[in-house]
Amino acid sequence: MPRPDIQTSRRRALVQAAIAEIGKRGTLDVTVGGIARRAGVSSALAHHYFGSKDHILTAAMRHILQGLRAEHMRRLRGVTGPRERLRATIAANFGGQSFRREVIAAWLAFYVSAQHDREARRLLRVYQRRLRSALLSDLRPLAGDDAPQLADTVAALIDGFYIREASRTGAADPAGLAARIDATLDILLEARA
Amino acid sequence: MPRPDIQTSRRRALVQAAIAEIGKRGTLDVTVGGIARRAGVSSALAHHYFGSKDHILTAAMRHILQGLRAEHMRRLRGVTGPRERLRATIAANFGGQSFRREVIAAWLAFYVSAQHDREARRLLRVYQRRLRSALLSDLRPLAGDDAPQLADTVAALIDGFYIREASRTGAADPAGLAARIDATLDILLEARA
DNA sequence: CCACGTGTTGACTGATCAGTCAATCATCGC
DNA sequence: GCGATGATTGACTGATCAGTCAACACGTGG
Repeated sequence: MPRPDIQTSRRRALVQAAIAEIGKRGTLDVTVGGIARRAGVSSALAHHYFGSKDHILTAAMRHILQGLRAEHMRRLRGVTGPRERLRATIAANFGGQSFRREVIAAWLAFYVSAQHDREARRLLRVYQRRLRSALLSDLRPLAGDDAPQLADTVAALIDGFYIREASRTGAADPAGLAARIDATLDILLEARA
Repeated sequence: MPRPDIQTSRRRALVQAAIAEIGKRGTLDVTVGGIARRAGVSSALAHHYFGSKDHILTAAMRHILQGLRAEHMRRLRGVTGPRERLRATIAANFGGQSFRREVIAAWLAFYVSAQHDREARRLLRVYQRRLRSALLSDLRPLAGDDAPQLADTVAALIDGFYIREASRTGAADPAGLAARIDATLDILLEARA
């Protein structure tokens, strides 16, 4: 009989350890041994649960993506107007867990691995499609035919600010970045009128 | 007596091979052997000229940075007004060699390695500082006190569009992206007036 | 208390790779 | 020609690592 509690807790611990390890090394070039050690188990167990190193890493990316999605939903709750929803969408990318050092490092590393890893590529596409469609559906009532272009621009601003942040030192100011994008969007929307 | 012609041609070939190899694999996770083979020499020779793998890779990044700088200078030649200079600065990041597949892959990979490699970090800073100061000096006459914020926004747009392009499939349209940023900047500048 | 399935591990293997070294090859000044 | 100096390599080493395997631990149902 499987023991789902142990199984899921081990998997969770390994995924967390993988993200932490990626953050510490700043690369996807981590070892199964390192991840397992950090999770307090043997490397053989990591293989037992995930089968391969790639599976651990894509599970980690999936976990980050889920966190981002959850953050987005949380911020959308109770928000109605399109402009306010856009604010929430933008803020979601700079809030919650998304701005933890190791998450940024992992995110960046996944962008790289999407170049050659099929599954990483697929997951990255999911994120991009999700972001674009969220932006688009709230921009359409505000900007009509310009919505697609505006959505691309806002998405680029989000990714651009986010990734530039990855190479900074010192304290980050996620809320400030979100506010900056927001203000820019205000100007772009107003100029259309 | 050293034979500078051979020395430089070998070094150049190895750096080109390194960029090509990074592009093919989509990672900084390339082997000295692979680079050397692509350059038509033994891996021992690569070590002879560069001392270590890291030295080859940072040389590759330096080469890309030099190419970007050269492209920038070329596009600035004969251009005088600040608005036109801004257009040239933006276009430089999307023109020349910068948009070749392997250069994009290498650029992305360097962003990652800047997380843990001191020299990569330094080089990335050089690029960022250069871009920011170029934008700033031409934005100041147009936007006064808002110039710093605008410079950050434009820089984020450049990096954002560039990096999003890295995960695309199909044909790229670098000129179109530059034009998009340009149009956005027009709106932002006008709104200030 | 036994049998069975799951959890868990240490030890091992096969492969890969960065970097070294001693030895040849080529070229140039003399 | 000849020695010196750089160019170049094949073979080697030491280390690292993903993944395997056989065995042991342990709780549960019978």
